[in-house]
Amino acid sequence: METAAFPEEVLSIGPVEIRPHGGLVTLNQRTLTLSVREFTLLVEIARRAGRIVSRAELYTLVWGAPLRAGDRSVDVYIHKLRVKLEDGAPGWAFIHTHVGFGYRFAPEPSHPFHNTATSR
Amino acid sequence: METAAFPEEVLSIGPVEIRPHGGLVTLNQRTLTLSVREFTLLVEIARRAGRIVSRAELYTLVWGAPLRAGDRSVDVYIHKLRVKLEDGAPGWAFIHTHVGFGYRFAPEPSHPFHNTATSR
DNA sequence: ACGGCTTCTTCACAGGTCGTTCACGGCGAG
DNA sequence: CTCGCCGTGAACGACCTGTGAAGAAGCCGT
Repeated sequence: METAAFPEEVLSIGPVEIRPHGGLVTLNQRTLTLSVREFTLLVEIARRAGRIVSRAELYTLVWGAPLRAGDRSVDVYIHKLRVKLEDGAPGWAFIHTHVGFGYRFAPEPSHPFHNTATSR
Repeated sequence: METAAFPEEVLSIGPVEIRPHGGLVTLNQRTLTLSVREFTLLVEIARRAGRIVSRAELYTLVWGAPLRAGDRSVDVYIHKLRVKLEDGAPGWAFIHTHVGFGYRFAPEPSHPFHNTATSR
């Protein structure tokens, strides 16, 4: 339609599709609901898909301030994103941890050895 | 660019059918009675179906002026629309809230089973 | 002009969601 | 074993949205 006003940027990676300017994320065609923080974090790490991004960099990108020692916000939000993403696309791994370095966004089918029974 | 949208423009989404130039809305073949504001708001958000539209944008589109801080008019009318729409088509969800972003028009059957996205 | 009814705004309160911070527990390296 | 790093669930106050109601304003037929 007569939208025309924004550079319709679209990040399409694996089953994920992100519209940074539309606030929308779809997983397997299904739109998922993210909070503002979750969305911003996803956008930033997804824009750097394939590379390891440090917590400090992610924090600066999303929170707009330098990461303070002991702050675990990034970890908490990475976890929230993992839950929503993996919940919407079972069998896929999206965000990988690199101990001591940071996180890396790279949607990949997870290994088939995983027991389907999600007990806890 | 489809300049002149002739008077026969019809928005048909799910069980809803809207004639922006006819002032008519039908839900499951039955016609709905909406006030001018309700109708205009529905037309604007429906024209952007599937996308998240911010309150500011909706206000500008419908009220023709910039949204003032603290104004809840959009919320109130979204509520009125939801009541009428869901009342005329039980089991369907039409307007979805995206906290911090705005509203998204997308008629979907509200799954009674298999919980989903409603929560964070 | 006048009453009666509908529509539009604005409030106020209730209920939900979000962002931040703790706390506890598992893991792997040294 | 001890320590540092990360995963995860929960607590809480701040903020955001849902909703019923009160009043003012606008419309209409008479």
